[in-house]
Amino acid sequence: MKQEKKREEPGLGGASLHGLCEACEVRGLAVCSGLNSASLLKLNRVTTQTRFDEGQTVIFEGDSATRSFILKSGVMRLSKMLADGRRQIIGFLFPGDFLGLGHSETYSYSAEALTPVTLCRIEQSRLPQLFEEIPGLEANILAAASDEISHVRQQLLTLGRKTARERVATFLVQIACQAERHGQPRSPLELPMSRADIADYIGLTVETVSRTLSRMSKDGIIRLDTPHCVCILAWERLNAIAAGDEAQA
Amino acid sequence: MKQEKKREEPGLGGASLHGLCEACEVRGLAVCSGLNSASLLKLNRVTTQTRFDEGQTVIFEGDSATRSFILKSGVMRLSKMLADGRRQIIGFLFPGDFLGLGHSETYSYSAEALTPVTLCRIEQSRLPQLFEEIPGLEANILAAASDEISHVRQQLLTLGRKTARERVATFLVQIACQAERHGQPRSPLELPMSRADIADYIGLTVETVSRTLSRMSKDGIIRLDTPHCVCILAWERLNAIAAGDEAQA
DNA sequence: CGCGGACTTGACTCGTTTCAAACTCTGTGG
DNA sequence: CCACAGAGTTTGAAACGAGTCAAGTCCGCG
Repeated sequence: MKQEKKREEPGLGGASLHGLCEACEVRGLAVCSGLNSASLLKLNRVTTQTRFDEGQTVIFEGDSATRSFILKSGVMRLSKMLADGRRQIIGFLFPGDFLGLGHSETYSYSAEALTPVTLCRIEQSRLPQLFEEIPGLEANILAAASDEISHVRQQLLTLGRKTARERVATFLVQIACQAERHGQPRSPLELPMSRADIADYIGLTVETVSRTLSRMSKDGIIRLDTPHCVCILAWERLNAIAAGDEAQA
Repeated sequence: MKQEKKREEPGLGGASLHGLCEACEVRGLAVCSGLNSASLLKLNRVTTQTRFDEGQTVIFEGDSATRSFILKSGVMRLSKMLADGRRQIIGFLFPGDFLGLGHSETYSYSAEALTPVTLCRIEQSRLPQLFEEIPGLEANILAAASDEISHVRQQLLTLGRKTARERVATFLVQIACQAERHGQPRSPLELPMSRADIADYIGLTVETVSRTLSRMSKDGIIRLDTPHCVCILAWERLNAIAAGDEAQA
């Protein structure tokens, strides 16, 4: 139903130009952080660097699950679909994030590139042996899994119990914190995803997201410079709304 | 805000009556499955058997996180609260389930006993060493974490994109499958939780849950023998509704 | 027997969705 | 250089599904 071409550039395969783990741009952020040089060399031998264009699908929901990835650059979205086309985005991936948790035989979600992305690929079948050879790797992945669990549970609270205004505020706070973690300012905030993606992430419609952002803008909480660039004018207030703590006027 | 007494019966502590891992009733189900005798003995030394009455809180959201548990018998609910009292139940725990994923410094949710429960307790601080000493334990916990991630993501789809009818159907299917996994029939289905718990789990109100169950009963999909005992009369149809595949009449 | 809590049912309200149209970019081709 | 097309976004009006408020029922239990 989506475009199927899954081009991988062979020129970037193996231990080429940026394929060296030692020199990896997300070393401090990803599940390979904290590993020693010997471990990184071992890892280097079993990983492949790949690249996808904006809009391409890296993982198809329902395909048999054979690979995991680490996102090195760009932004991705993970989503699940119902038969009639209703879509739920279960998360966005940013550089350093691990893509490969929460599935067994088949992938239980799709993963698409929101921007051009570079990925570090590893065959799942190699993981058990790597866990033995590389001390700390399994623990890092477990830690990543634990983080993911608490994040998704937080999202359950958002989807199950928050109003549209609270959901949008929660989303903005999340993206802002994400930017901050990556050393960027949280105020002129870049939103790499469309309104439709935002809507499908927080369980609303495009129209409601748009209306809610407009109203927040009128309220002086944010300023919409362009549809994809938001200035947060009242951080504390935004947080209060996200937490459900606003004495709504 | 809830009752605070956290009674633990000293009579069940340590390696007493049912404290032996070898003889544990959930050995095949829990994260300790597949471990050898030597490992079980090691585990035995660092675990404590505890018991809580119905309604008691085992873990308080916000408390500093020092312990993990394995649920040996009974049913629990995990929940998160907003400041104004809105509640989201993020999951129910059944025998064999691991309680201790998805938190770091502090517990990010509360855990309460829905029925009298028995638990196997372990200090989190011991886990790193245990992972070294007991081969397979960390992998089992990672597998449990992975299962939890995919379950919670499934729940995101339910909360974000399904109608009330679909949510209730999804819930019933989940509980039925849960019963099946524990060797019970899935049709005369025991619901150990209240309507309020169901509502807070699937993001609805008590009234909507009640109305929806009534309507399903009228439609001949289920029969409500008592409020807590449901017969599933049309399993395929229930599944179709849960999947969003019903050409609703 | 009567109280209280859990559940069910009904009538009405309201927030979000739906449907529809207008606006705003950005890229393209005349 | 500007008109145009198309996708994404915003805005408006109306419809609807779930929430709210309020009764009423069904139990179990003191």
